[in-house]
Amino acid sequence: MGQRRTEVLRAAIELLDEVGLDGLTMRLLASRLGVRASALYRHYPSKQALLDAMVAHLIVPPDGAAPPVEGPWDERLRAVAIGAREVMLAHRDGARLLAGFQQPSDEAVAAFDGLVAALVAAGLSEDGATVAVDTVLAYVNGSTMEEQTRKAGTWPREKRDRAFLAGLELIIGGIRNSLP
Amino acid sequence: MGQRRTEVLRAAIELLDEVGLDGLTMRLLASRLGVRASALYRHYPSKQALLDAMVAHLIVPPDGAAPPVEGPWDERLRAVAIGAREVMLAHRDGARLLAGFQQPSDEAVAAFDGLVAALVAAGLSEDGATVAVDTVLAYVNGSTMEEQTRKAGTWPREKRDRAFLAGLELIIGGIRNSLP
DNA sequence: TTTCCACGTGAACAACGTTCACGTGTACAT
DNA sequence: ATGTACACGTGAACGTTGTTCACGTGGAAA
Repeated sequence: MGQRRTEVLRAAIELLDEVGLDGLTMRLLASRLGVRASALYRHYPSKQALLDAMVAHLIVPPDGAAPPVEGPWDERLRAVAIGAREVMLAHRDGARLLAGFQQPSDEAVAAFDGLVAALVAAGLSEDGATVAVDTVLAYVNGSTMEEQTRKAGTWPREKRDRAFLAGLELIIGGIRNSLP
Repeated sequence: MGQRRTEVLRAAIELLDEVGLDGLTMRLLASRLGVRASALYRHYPSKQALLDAMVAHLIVPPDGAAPPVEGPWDERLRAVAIGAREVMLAHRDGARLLAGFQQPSDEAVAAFDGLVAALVAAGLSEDGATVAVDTVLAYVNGSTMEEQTRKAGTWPREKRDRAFLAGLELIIGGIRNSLP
């Protein structure tokens, strides 16, 4: 049961890359599937539910390469930041879609807590560690959102990568600075 | 001429605070002014143009207290970051509205260049200074967006202020770290 | 008095998300 | 074989959105 449900999801993500988040309309998606818009509501109760499902599906690691749960705190932090950015950049309007909101997934919460624990183990207070991880994630979100919205077409990918990584190292250096 | 134009703008910002960005509809705005929706198009060619005008209007410093163009680089950076956050928090959905996009205003460009110059004067390379300012601004955007979207209702303002400032100091410390 | 012009009306258009009553075909149990 | 679910889809409609367009109206300037 619900074979078609995943097919709808696949088509929705495919269409997102073609027409962007604003162009992603229920009628257009339906026509891609050779179907009327009302048929989609058999599989998802609303467009928002479909968008949520897309978000949940994009979150899963594309290469099966999950960020390491062991290792030095800075490497783990870097890996999560880079991974989060890559998830957003993997699809058109990915940052906007992800920022669309929702309660964080269980895996995301686990990753967050893991990072905080790593920083606590490195000598930070619980509050300090939370602030540090929050800061990195806010940077990733803000930076990637801006990148995808404004300079996606003009700047080459390599240049954007360098700028992102440089900013990330700046923050990681600041965190290292605040260790005992 | 165009007396009514600014009145429309004022009403739009007022209505934004009442109903939020999603509730801000041309028909509702018109009804607040005792007018039909089509009349609004005498003053703004489109809703997006009206939103752009709102953004431009919110950018102007509310207290006339412009950020200092002199002083130590870290104080200037702090002042701009705090000021930008306050502009966003001053109105409902302010972060989303500001992030809505547009080309940056002349004053914003000037403030940006001024900060970069201050960091160059402190010993950073042109690229390094640009990265540093970009990083701070990305953090401000990401942090404030998240703050206003998710935890605006639950966390008290004072707590959110502390968290924001702690993250900001982390980044400023990282920048200081990268100085010769 | 005539002529602008700022301002507003009312009806319509296309597109959107969504609902609802109604049809199919396939598969499975009796 | 017959009947009964059930997954899936149709087609028409509803209410809302941004936007357009031909048409009014009142006051100030020439």
